[in-house]
Amino acid sequence: MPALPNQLTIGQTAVRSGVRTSALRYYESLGLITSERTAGDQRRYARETLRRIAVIRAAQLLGLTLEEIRIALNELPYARTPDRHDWQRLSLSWRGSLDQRIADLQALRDRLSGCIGCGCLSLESCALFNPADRAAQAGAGARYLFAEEPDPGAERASLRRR
Amino acid sequence: MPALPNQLTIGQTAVRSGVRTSALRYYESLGLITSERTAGDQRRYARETLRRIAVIRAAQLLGLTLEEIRIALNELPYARTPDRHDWQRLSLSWRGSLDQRIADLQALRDRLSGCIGCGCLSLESCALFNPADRAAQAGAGARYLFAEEPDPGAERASLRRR
DNA sequence: CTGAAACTTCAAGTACACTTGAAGTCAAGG
DNA sequence: CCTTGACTTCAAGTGTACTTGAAGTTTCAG
Repeated sequence: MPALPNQLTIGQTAVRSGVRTSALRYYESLGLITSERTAGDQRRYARETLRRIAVIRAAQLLGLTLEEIRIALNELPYARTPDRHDWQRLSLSWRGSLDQRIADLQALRDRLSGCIGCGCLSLESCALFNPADRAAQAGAGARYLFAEEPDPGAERASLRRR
Repeated sequence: MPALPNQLTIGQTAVRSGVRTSALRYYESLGLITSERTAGDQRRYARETLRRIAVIRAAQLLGLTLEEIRIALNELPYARTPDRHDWQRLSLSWRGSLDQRIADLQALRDRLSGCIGCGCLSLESCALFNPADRAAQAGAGARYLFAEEPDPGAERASLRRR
């Protein structure tokens, strides 16, 4: 067993990153990571790939899809090892969306708290069901719960990140 | 067109709830809502179903799966129209998990903020990669990113709600 | 050199939450 | 009564992120 030099097998990479080999192959098929091959066609990952995988998992926790992550990573300098400023830029942009998601959830919690107070969950008056108090004024009939507009298709786009 | 009495067609229900008819049929197939049928076998939803659908959508925003929601709704009093205390109990329990999710995200943001400060994203020292600073001390090799334990299968269970 | 563990590809399966399409039936205004 | 829009069922498809299995190959400690 080579003492984990610069080239890691997929199994070693899996153990050290906490990601299954099947997921690593999947990431590679999507272009999120790359590998070199041995004469026998087995993958060898560079040590740096561990950091890249960690970034991928972090970004997933932030709610990004693998495609979004791929795009973000592709914006990192090509052929140059990303430096601290590159990571900073990435982290900053991701923190923005994280802040947004937290704010969304807090707003949701506040509405829910209001409902606990009144115990109502009534369609007519409950703040949870009448998000911005705008629909309550505007609508002749339909309530669209939390959606801002009745556009089918965009309807699940707002808070879709868990 | 009957002036929206106590019985709503699936189309009327869809418009008023902001949920597609296909989704309503799907919910019904899962036992989340129920309907009566006309002589011609068309669905007729009780007005109350609108509130139930709103609760379902709210719960989805909280990150519950439809199965979890079904279970929660089934714990509501059977055959009796749920009163304000029933809703309160439900809301309270949901707020708990919402609080937890917000806390998780804030912790994640704090780690990310730390990384922005240091700009490192280094596997060796970065707080984002060494969640509790426990793995850093304990581990001989592997880092498990945010997972508390290397148990494959439970590995995506902690923060999986978006 | 050998045998077991680790690796390879590719197709198909899983889970969730729906949507779409086909083929046909029902309800109701004119 | 007729037409049109809304409804019916059921099977299959969508998208995301993987996992599993089959069948075969490579690597390396002993």
